[in-house]
Amino acid sequence: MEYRPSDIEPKWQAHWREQSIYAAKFPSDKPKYYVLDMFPYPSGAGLHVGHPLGYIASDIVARYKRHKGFNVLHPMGFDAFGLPAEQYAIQTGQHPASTTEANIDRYIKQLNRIGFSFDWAGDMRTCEPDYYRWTQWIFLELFDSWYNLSSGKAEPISSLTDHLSTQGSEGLKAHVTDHIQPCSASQWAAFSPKESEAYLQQFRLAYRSESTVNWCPKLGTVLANDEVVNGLSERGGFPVMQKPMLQWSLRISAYAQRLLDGLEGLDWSHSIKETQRHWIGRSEGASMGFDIEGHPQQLAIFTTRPDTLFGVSFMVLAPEHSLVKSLTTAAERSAVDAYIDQASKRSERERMMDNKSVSGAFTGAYAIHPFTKEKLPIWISDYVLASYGSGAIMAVPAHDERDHAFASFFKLPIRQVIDPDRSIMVESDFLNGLTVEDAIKASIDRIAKDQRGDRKVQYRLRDAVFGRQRYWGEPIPVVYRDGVPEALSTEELPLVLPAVDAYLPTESGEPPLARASDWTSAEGLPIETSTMPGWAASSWYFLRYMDPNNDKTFAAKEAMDYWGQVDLYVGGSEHATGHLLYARFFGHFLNDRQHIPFPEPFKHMVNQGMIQGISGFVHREEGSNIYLSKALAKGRKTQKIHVDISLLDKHDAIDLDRFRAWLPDHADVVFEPANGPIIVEREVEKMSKSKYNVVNPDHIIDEHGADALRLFEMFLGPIQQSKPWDTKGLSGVTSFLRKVMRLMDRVEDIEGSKDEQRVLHVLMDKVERDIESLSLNTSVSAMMIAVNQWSEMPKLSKASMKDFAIILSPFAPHVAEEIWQLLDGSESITLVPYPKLNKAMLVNDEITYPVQFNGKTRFMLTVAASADKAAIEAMVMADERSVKYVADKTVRKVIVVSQRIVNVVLS
RNA sequence: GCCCAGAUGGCGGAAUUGGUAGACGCGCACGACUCAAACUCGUGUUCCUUUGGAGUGCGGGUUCGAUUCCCGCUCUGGGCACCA
Repeated sequence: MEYRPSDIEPKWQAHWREQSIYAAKFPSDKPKYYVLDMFPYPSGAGLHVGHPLGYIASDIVARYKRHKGFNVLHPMGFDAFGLPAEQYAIQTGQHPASTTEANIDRYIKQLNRIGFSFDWAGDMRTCEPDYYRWTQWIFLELFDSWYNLSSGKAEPISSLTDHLSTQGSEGLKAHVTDHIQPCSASQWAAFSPKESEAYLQQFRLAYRSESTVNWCPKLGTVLANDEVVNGLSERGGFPVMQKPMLQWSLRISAYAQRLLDGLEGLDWSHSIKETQRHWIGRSEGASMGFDIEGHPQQLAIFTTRPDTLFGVSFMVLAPEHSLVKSLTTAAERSAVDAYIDQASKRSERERMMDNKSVSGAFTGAYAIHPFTKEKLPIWISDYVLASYGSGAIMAVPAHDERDHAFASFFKLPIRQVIDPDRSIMVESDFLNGLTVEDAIKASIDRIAKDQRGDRKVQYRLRDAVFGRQRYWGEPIPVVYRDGVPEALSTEELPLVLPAVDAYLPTESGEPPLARASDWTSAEGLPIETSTMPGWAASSWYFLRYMDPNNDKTFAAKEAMDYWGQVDLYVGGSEHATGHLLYARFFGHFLNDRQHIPFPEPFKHMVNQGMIQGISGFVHREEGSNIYLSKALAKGRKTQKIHVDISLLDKHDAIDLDRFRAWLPDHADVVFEPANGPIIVEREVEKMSKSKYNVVNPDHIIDEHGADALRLFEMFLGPIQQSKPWDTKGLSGVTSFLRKVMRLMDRVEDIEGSKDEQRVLHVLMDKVERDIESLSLNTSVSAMMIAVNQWSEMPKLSKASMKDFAIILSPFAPHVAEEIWQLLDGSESITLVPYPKLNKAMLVNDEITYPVQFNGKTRFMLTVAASADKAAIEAMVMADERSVKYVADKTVRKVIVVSQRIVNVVLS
C-alpha cells in the first residue's frame, strides 16, 4: 500500500473538523487533563519550522491522554495586542485590527495543516472586546484591592476603609511602597475626596505614582524592566532612558515572598525557577536610622551586613535621594548640583557600559555613628540606586568592593573589622570575637533594642508599570473627576477602544487615545488615555479557555473547579521573568479574592528549545564582484554573504541563475569557477528572515506531509534542547511512514506470533514511559525499531497493526487514522482506548550476557532466564572461550549482575 | 564578575538504579534494480600502527566496572549585572 500524505491529510483534517472531535467536554465524568501552549503573537512573517515544535509536543500529549481516557482541554488562541501591528499602522495608516486579523487567519491556516488537535471553540483573541472586557474587569479588581499583611492576602478596599473609619491607621498592617502618614479615624472622616483617594492610592494594588520609568522615545512609551534588554527596548532595539512620570503600576511587590515560596511546589525547569528567584531577589539584613548632625531627620539605610557596623567610614546616597537637597551645605551646593545633573543625563545604558569608573560628590553633611558617635561624611554617588532599599547605604570599604573602590578614589578611610584569617570580628566593640554569623544576629538585636532599626527583608522585585502610551492595547477603565482617578463600574465594561485619526501621540505629547473626540464617560468625565501593557491579557488567558463564551463572568466557577491548574504548559524559556511571573501574580491575587480555586496556574512546565537555521554563505572577494566556491576561498580576502537557503541544492551548490535573479544589483556577478558549482559555507544560526535561513512548514508539508513534519520535529532530539534544522534528515521519517503503509500489505486476520506481540509490548512500554517524560525523540526511534522488526516477519496480525496505529496516532495522526479506518472503520481513532500493556510479554526466556574479563567485553553467552548466579558463573567458567582469557592468571572474583553482565576479575 | 544548563562519530542524537558506548536516523561508500537518473532494496560506516589497542571536552579520583558518582579546569549556550 502506498503512502500518499497529500490524499489522506486533508481528508482526515476535514473529517475531524466536521465531527468537532477535539472539543473539550464540560461537564464530564472523566478525569481532566489541561495541556496548554503559550499562545502566539500573530506576526506578519507567519510561522517557520521552529514555532510548532512545542505545539507538536503538547499535541502528542493531548492525543495520548485522550486515548488514555482523559477529557482533554487543549486550546489555542492569539495574543493579539502588540507593538508590531501598531508600528505597521503608523506607517501605513491601516487599522491594527485589520492587519492583526489577516495575520491570525494565516496562522490558523498554517496551524491547521499540521493536524493539531486544538479546541478552537473559543476562537480567543485578546484584542476582542469580549475578551478584554475581563482584562479590564481584573484591573478594576486590582484597583479595588489592598494587601493586608495581617491576613496575608489581598482584600477589597472596603475592608481598608472600614478599618480607617473605625480606628484610623492604628493597627493597620498593609503592604505599601513607603511609610504611610498615620491618620486617625476622625482625620479620615474629614478628608476631601481628593485627599482620601490620595491616601488610598498608597494601598491599592493598581495605583498611580510618580516614578522613574524606562521611557523609550522612539516607541513613545514606557517599558517594564523585563522589556528592556541592555538599555535597549526588547521590541525594536531602541534606546531607553530614565524619566520620572505619573504612571499606573501594579503592586506585585506585595507578592514577592509568596511568588518565591510558590516556586517550591512547581514542576518547572531548575533554571527557570532560578531565574525567577533571582528576579525576585530576596535579601535579608537590617534597616536602621543614622542621626544627621544638625538635622532633625534620620538617614534610613538598608544593609545585609550589620556585623560590619564598626567598619563604616562614610555614607552614600543615591543622587535622586529626597534628603540630598536639604543636607547639602552652601559650600558644596554647586558641586552637588553639577553631579546630580550629570548623573540624570546618563542613560541606564551608559551607566552599565562603564561600571568601573567611580564618581560622586560630598554633600558637606555628616551622619553620626550610633555607637562610636564618630562623624561620617555623607556623599552622593550613582552606584547607589534610588529604587532599591532606602536609596542610601552605610559604606564599609574594607568589606565591600564598590565601597572600597569609592573610598580609594576619594581617599576615604578604610577600616578592617573582620580578621581575615580567623573570620571573626575585631575592632568592633561589643561584637569583638564573634563570628560573622553571630555578629549579624547580635548587631541586629542591639540596634532593635536601641530602637534604631530592625531586621528587614528586602526584594529586588519592583512594582510593575502598567500603562503604555500607545493605541493598540486595552483601555484602562478609569475616569478622572477633578483629576482624581475613579474606577468605571463593571457594568460599563467593555470600555471599547475608540476610533482615532492617527496612531501617533498628539501635538502636546498625549497618547493616541487623546485623539478620540468622544473619549469621555457617560457623565462627561475624561477617560484615562494610556492603555495596558502586552502582558495584561496573557496573565490570565489560561482561565478564559475553560469557559470561553461566558458573558457573565471571565469563567464559571464550576468550570474552573473542574479544569483546575494547567497540567502541562509548553512554551519558551524567554518568558521566565515576564509572562510567567505576572501570570503567577495574577493567579495568587485572583485566588486571594476568591475568584479562582488555586494560586499557581501552571503545575508542570516544559520549555522547548529553539530550532536553529543552517545558513549558507558565499565568499565574495573583497572589493570585487567575484563569488568563490568554498574551496577556492582559502587564503584569499573574502566577505561571507548570506545566501537564501532555498537557492541551494543538496550538495550545498548555488542555483546560479536564480542567484543572479535574487540579487538585482548584482546582474554582472562573476563566479569562480565560472560554470560552477559554487559551494557555500554552512553555519548554524538563529532561524530568521534576515539570515535567509528560514524553513517554512508549508513547504515541508507540501512535499512530505504533516505527519512527516511532526515526526521529524520530534525525532530531531530532546524537546528542551536547541538544535539545527536540516531538511535532508526528513527522508528518514518519510521512509518510516512508507514502511508503515507497506506493512499493511502483510496484515492478516490471524493470531499474532509471540515474537510479533513482544515487539508490540516492548514498544508500548517504551512509548508510554517516553510520553510521560516528554522524551518524544526516543519514542519515534522505538517505533522505527518495531516497524523494522515487523518488516522482517512474513505476516502481521490485524490486532497488532490496530494497536500500533493507536500508538502511532499521537505522533502521526493522519496515517494512523487512515490505517484505523482501513482495518476497523468504526469511529475516529482519536477516542479509541490505548492498548493495554502486558508486562509478561516483556520477559524473555533467555538472556544474553556480555562476558567481561577485567572490564573488557570478550564474548556473549546466552543463558536460560531461570539460571541463578552460581549457575551462570559455572557456565562462564566452563565456556571454552574463557580459557584463552584466563590463561595463566588467577581468577580473583566473578561478578554476576543478573539481567545485565558478567565480569571476571583476574589478577 | 556572579548564577544556571550543557559538551558523546562527518551530522542530529541513544544508553533504567554505575553494567556490551555510539540505538534510531541523516550523510557517505559499495552493491542490486535501471539505457540512465531518481525512487526502492541490501551491505558497511568511532578512531588507530588491527591475534590487538585507544575512545563520551581536559586532568585527577572512587569502583570489579564510570557518558553516568566525586574533585579541579576548559569551552559553548542562557540568565543577572553597581541590588548595599
